[in-house]
Formats: sequence, C-alpha cells, structure tokens
Amino acid sequence: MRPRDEQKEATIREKAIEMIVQEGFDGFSMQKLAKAAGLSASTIYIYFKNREDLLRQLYLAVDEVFAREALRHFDPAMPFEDGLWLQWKNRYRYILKHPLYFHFSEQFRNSPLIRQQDLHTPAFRSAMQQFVRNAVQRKEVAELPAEVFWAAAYGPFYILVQFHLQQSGMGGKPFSLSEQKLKQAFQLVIKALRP
Amino acid sequence: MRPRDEQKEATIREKAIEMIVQEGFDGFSMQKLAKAAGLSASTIYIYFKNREDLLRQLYLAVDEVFAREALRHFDPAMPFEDGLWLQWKNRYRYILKHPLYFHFSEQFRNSPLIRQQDLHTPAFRSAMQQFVRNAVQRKEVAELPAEVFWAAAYGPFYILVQFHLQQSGMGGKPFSLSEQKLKQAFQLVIKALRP
DNA sequence: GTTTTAAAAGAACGAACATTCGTTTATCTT
DNA sequence: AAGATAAACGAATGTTCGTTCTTTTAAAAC
Repeated sequence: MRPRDEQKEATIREKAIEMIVQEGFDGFSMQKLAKAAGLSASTIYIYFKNREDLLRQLYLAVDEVFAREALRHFDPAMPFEDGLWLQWKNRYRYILKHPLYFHFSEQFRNSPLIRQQDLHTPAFRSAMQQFVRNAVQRKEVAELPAEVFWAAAYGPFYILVQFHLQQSGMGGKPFSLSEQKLKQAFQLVIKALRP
Repeated sequence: MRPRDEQKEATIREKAIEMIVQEGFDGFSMQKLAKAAGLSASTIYIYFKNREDLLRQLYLAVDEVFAREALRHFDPAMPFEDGLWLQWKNRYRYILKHPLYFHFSEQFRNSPLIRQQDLHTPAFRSAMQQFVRNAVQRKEVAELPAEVFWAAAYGPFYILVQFHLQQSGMGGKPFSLSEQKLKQAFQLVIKALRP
C-alpha cells in the first residue's frame, strides 16, 4: 500500500493558515487551498474529514504549540515576578517566531467557530492557576478576582502585541515591538499588581 | 416616486449585525440576510452597492456610535484620572447597551476586511492624543511611548470585557461584569501609570 | 386620475462552494 | 514480478453564492 505523504499534510496546514490570515475565514475555500498547496481538492479529504474538521485541527495544533512555548522553563512555584516575566518573554518569542500562527489564532478569538472553553489545554490552565495561588499565598501580589488579575497581568501585553502586529501588516514588514518596550510595559504591570 | 423605507434599511442593518455575530463573516450571505430581514435579496442592493459596501457601512456606523458614546461628557482638558475613568465608564455603558455592536466590531479587529488606520474617526484619535499630552505635561502620568501607554491604560479593560462577553455567550445570558470589578481594574491601571 | 419614478420583488445568471465518486498511480507485501 | 491497498487525481455532484435583469407595485407630482 501507498503511505501518506507527511510533507503533503504539512503543506496543506501551512497554506491553510496563510490563506486564513490573508483572506479571513470568508475568503478561505477548499478549492483555493488545493490550488495553493498544489494538489487536488479531494486529496485534502484524505487528511481531514471536512472543512470544519480542518479548521478545528489547525486551531488545536497551533494552540498546542503556543501552550508548549508559553510554558517553556516555567514552573508554577517560581517567584511571581520571575514567572510572569518568563511568560511574557516566552509569548513574545513565540509571536516573533510564528507571527502567522499568532495572527491565525487571533482570528478565532471572537469568531463563533470556537467555544471559549476550548481555548488552551487543561494542563495550561491549571499551571497558571497554581502559579497565582502561590503568588497570593506568598503575598507577592494583591488578592483580586481571578479575571481582574489576569486582565491586569496580560491585558497590556496583548494590546501592545496586537498594535505592533497590525503595524507590521501582513507583508514582509517585520514585527517591530522591541524588548525594551515590552519590559517597560511589564514594569507597569508589576507596579499595578503589587499588594 | 416612491420613497425609501427607512425602517427597511434599519432592519437590514440590524439583521446583518446579528447574523455576523452569530455566524461570523463566513456564515453571512446576502440571500440569508434577505430571508432574515423578510425581503428580496435584490432589495438590499437598493440600499447598499454590494456585500463589501454593506459590511463597510455597518462597521463605520457602529464605530461612529462607539466614538460618540466613548467621548460623552469627555474633555481632553480633564484631570487624567477623571478623564480616563469617564472613558472606561462610557465604554462599559456602551457595551452594556449595545453588546451586539461591540461583538460585531470585535470580529473586524483581526480580520483582513478593515485596515488598522480605519479604526476610529480622526476626531476621536486627536481628542485622545490631546488628553495624554495634557496629562504628561501636568505630570499626572509617567512619560511613556504612546503604544505602551495605551496598552497599559486600556489593555486590562478590554481583556476584562472580552472575558465577560465570552462568558455570557450569545444566548440570552446577560453581560455579567460588575462595575465594582471594573473599578478594581481601573485602580490598578491608575497605580501603574502614576509617575 | 393619470403620469412619472423609483422602490421592491422574483426569477435568473454564471461562478464558486463543499463534498463525493470512479479511476489511476505509487508503494508496500509477497 | 505480481498483487494488494490506499493515496491521489479529475470530473462531476447538487447547492449556495453575489449580483443583475425584468417586471410589478406603490407613492408622489401633476
């Protein structure tokens, strides 16, 4: 029997993400994807059940990479400031390395295609919860409702990143957020969260 | 001659926004919109040049309402803390009053359909710029790169709002962010931005 | 009340859509 | 080398898409 071509599936995934970032869900079709990937439309159905399944799988795969990169070298037992900065830097590095992936997931954020509960893996969520519990216990941060805390801890990060991502457009222009500005924003967050 | 039916155009706009919030750009079509609005598809083309024009007009109209509401009772000369809190409350009220509108604009945020520069009217942008210039001059806030400043001033707000918006889903469930939590987040932001 | 005009409807257009089907092709097993 | 099997393809399915055309309808102007 003939084996599956791993390179082929990888190409489908890459081109699909590219197309969605450039044209949105709206402009994304199986036939255009087939043409972009240089294969027949029916071949896509060997690797993915249907359009919806393809989108779902893409999202899950991208989110999994994100979760892995965000938690790199992270331990929920870390001192709060170190741990939060590590996560900021990890996410920053992820976005520099995979701007398309990041842009792609952002398309899902407010779309009806993915339920909120599907965002991030359970392991990721529980690691983050433990991290905050520790920080509160050690009185490194003020005690706050969870969503207020996360909004303060990551809101500035995401707004900053989104701004620079849009500045860079989708052409070749590089992502221009400097680590210095990132650090500046981070210092503000730390000041805000101190007890 | 027969006059245009203003009610008809209003219905088209409302139903279009509803449909986009519920099904995304992907699931939005002229024919489904016609059926939902109870008229012929060709009638839509009396009020809007085409699909793209319809989306553009919807976005501009919604954004105009937002800008008006956000600036309600606002003056760039206000003391910083008062002015920023007023804007937070204005935006909060806007989202409570028009959750669909807000959800609708969020769909555009990372989509290729609207250029970043089209976000918000020039009047809105310049009012905000003047507001910060004044605050810096009076040493009410630290001097920071513009995007770092805005990220810190509004990041927590938007993350908080997005979280509660997703919690409420799109069914009848009410938008559940309390003004108390809003105020808590605001206090953190003020603490962060002080010189 | 007739004429004028544009709104509104409905049918129709080709194009593009997601998906399936039958055939061909490439690779593994024997 | 022959046979088995699933990958890969091209063609075709029926549906839905955005938009236009033709006709009908309703209101304003006379």
